[in-house]
Amino acid sequence: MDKTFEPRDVEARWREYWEQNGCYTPSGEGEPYSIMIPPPNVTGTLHMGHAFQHTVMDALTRHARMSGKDTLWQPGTDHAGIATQMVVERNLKLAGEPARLDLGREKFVEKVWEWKRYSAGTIGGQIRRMGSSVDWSREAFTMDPSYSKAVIEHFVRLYDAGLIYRGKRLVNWDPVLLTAISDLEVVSEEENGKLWHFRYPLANGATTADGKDYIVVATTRPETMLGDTAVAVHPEDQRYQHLIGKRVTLPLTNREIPIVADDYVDREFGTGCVKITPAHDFNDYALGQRHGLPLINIFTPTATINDEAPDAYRGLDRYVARKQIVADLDALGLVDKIDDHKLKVPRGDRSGAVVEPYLTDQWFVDLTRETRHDGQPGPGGLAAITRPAIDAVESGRVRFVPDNWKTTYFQWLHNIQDWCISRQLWWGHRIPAWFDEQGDVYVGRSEEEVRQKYASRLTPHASLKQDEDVFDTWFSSDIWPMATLGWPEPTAALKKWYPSSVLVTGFDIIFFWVARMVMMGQYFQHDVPFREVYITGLVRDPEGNKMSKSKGNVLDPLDVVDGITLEDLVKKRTTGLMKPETAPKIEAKTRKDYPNGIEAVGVDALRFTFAALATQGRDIRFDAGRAGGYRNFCNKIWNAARYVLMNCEEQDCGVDGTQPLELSDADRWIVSRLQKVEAEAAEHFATYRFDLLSTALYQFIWNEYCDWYLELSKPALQQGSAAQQRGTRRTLLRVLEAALRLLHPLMPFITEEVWQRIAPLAGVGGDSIMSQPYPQAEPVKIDEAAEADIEWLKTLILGVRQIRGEMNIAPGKVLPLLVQDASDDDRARLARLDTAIAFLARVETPRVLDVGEPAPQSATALLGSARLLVPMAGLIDKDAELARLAKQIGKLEGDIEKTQTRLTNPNFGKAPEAVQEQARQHLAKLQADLEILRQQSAGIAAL
RNA sequence: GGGUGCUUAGCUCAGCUGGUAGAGCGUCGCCCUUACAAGGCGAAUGUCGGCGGUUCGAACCCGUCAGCACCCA
Repeated sequence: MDKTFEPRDVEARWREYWEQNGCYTPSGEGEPYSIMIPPPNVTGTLHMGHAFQHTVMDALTRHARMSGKDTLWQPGTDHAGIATQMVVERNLKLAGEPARLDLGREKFVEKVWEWKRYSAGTIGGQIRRMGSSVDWSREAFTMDPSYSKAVIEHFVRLYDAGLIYRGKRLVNWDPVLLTAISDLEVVSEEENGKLWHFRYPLANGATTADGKDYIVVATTRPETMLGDTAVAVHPEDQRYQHLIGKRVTLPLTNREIPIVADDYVDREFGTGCVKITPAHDFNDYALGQRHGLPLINIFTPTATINDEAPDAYRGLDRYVARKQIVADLDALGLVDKIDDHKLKVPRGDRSGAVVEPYLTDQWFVDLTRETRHDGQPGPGGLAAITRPAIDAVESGRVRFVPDNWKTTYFQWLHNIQDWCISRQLWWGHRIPAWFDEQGDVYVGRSEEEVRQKYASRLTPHASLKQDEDVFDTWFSSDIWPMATLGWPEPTAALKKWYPSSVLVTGFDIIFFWVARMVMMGQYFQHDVPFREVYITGLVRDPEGNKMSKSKGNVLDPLDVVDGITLEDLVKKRTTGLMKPETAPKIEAKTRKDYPNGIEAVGVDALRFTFAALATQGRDIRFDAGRAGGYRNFCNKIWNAARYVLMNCEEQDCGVDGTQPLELSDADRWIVSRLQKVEAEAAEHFATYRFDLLSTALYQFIWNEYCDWYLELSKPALQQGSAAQQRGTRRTLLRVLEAALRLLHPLMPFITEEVWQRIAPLAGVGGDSIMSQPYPQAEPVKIDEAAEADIEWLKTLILGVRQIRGEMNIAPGKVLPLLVQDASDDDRARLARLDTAIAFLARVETPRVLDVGEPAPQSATALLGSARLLVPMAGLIDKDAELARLAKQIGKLEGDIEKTQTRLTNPNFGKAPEAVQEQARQHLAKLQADLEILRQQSAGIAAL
């Protein structure tokens, strides 16, 4: 074996072996366990967040597989309508090719398919490199023929059940992408704007209370005034009560519109008079419905002014029109004042364009009605879809981990709106709805089916035209756990792996996806889509910012695996930017965050880092230094294995059980410790605490197995009897072999590589560590006596080391050691562990002082009630030892004071007796220790 | 406006049902000791955001204030 662990070729070898030998496919035996991958978008490459979640899923998958379950982790990708369409459009532009509209639908969609093949290939490659043990034979894509069929099917069934309707409603309209988007795809942020106050003249000679012939309305969007159909005031507002029912003349259009009363109006805001534009504002729309106001749409789809408006404004962009309108009103003397104002501006999350509330025909899933929207008998969406989704979590059939996230889930579902599922895009599942020449709509799985189904209403040769629109991607992916298993067919796979065991995803898509899968699973399968939802944090950059391409702070997980120079990283982050002018800023930040680039750590170390960072918080700052630390951990494991192999290969390791074999205290200690770690690991898997799992394993392997057990094995192997050597070799091998299996779900590659060499020596057969059982604690192997012995031994050795370290005595120098006030136990242990003591403490055989025997002046360390003495003659500087003792005395004095305050508190008597007793004993021990150290100090000072 | 989190060692974070604070990285000494210098051995470091309360006892429970973050409207 090489002296250092070189991950690259090890990884390549095993991932090929595993995949080709079917290690990733379900065994067909045992209790089913399944995870459906949250399908990454085919827009590009996987980022750190994916790598993180895939690490978690793979750990769960490998653990389940090793635990004997019939385990399926199913991969796949999502077509991601808008996002992918945008990427392809941008690529066409960069390549100087014809734009989407010039290509036409069919050719453009072909281009998207080309891109999809490329992107899915990249993603698949990344998943493979990370060692993710997905069953590639079941790979799915949301636009696969069978999946598409399922999407259509679920739409038609919902429609036939009266749970989907088509309607003219205000939707969030993206005037750049020219499509409706859902509420969730709109991001509102506070921006600086203005609040314009306009005078609307009162009609028919009415006047305000203070005699003015106009009222003042305030607006943040002057251009919408062209579509105003009312002015609203609060019904109890004294200032305007007499004007309710009167009319104003809308300037520039000269329409007369009513003044209505509605308690939606905030009397404190602006003047208390609100202009109402029902066709261009959600609140105004609702108000308009209440008051039966007409809707006047004044925009074209690209948000220019349409022909409903006066000639002067037609064809103007909304912001040009705004300027013009303000200028014109000003010329008429109708601008009262203009204030600076902060307002929430809604923008499309993909395009960044200001979204326009816009009146269009769209398809909606009913999620809010008790009964069917069409008046037919049967439940509406609230009863049929929303409530069962709430119940699934309330009843505990779906469990969130951490539990708190259910609050977020409930909050959304309790305030839910109907879901607009149509998108004016070309990339996606085309809506299976056909229009006849009268504009009547017919829904079915195909045109033929529609003609059959609606034969009574359609003449045989009526011309039918399919809806041009496609579904919202989330409406396609809400059946992911079912459709990828074959739904609507009752396949064996569906029967076996639905519901899936757990969904691993980020909190950012609880609404988008998690809730909607629960809805559809409940509705169609009458069962939840997954039993647990493990919500991960979001991976952020070192400053805590969300990683995004536009911020230029993304990391490719493979760049952490393989390493990357600073210059390459800068180049990668600053090329192909949407806004090239941000490059200098991105470059500066990159140089600050990664001044030396990123050193290669390998897949195992990166995975282990993710596991260690998987705390219950919602932000995960990626720390490259930590990954480096875990690369060192890999190397530690590697070298421990080298040591074990060097000492066990071609040796009698006692595995066949034919030769006599003796287990030392150290052997029984490490075996005992192993049981406890195994129990911990089981607990941490059950509770999804990968952070605790990783630290437990790290501590055991490094701080117990390597730091102590391997060191203790050295004297045993050098000086022990044949039976003792066999016992030690067998323990070295068995514990390492078990530790590798414990670690395998987190670090698949190095554990496989090492296991292949260790397992045969440990007497374990099998082709791959992947198919070995996950270690389980055996309580009978817990040996508290051995643990106590080794704890005692560690105290002794640490005592000597501390003296050595602080007195600057060379590590190699063999010291004399005296033990004073040794108990019988101490004497027994000194005798039993003598070789270990001599070897690890580098001391001569310790001599126990008889009672009353005078001791030479020595440096002292405490060992229980006994004390260790290292004679100072010729070794130790008097002042140095005094200083050392003074430090320890100071510490003890502090502790004693604290404990005494506690004990002397008159109310401490109320504490449980055990606690009181513990405190008293603690104090007694501290005082005894202090006394010893004081005497010691005085003795030395007197020299 | 409603909701959810966070504030612990220089940095990133653990701390399970309340019993005198831990890890990794970093820092400071000493060591190339035959598994490992990507290492070993030793050391230093915190009024656990502020205040108040409950309790024999609070990083942990309650209240309040401050700062930060996110989600929904």
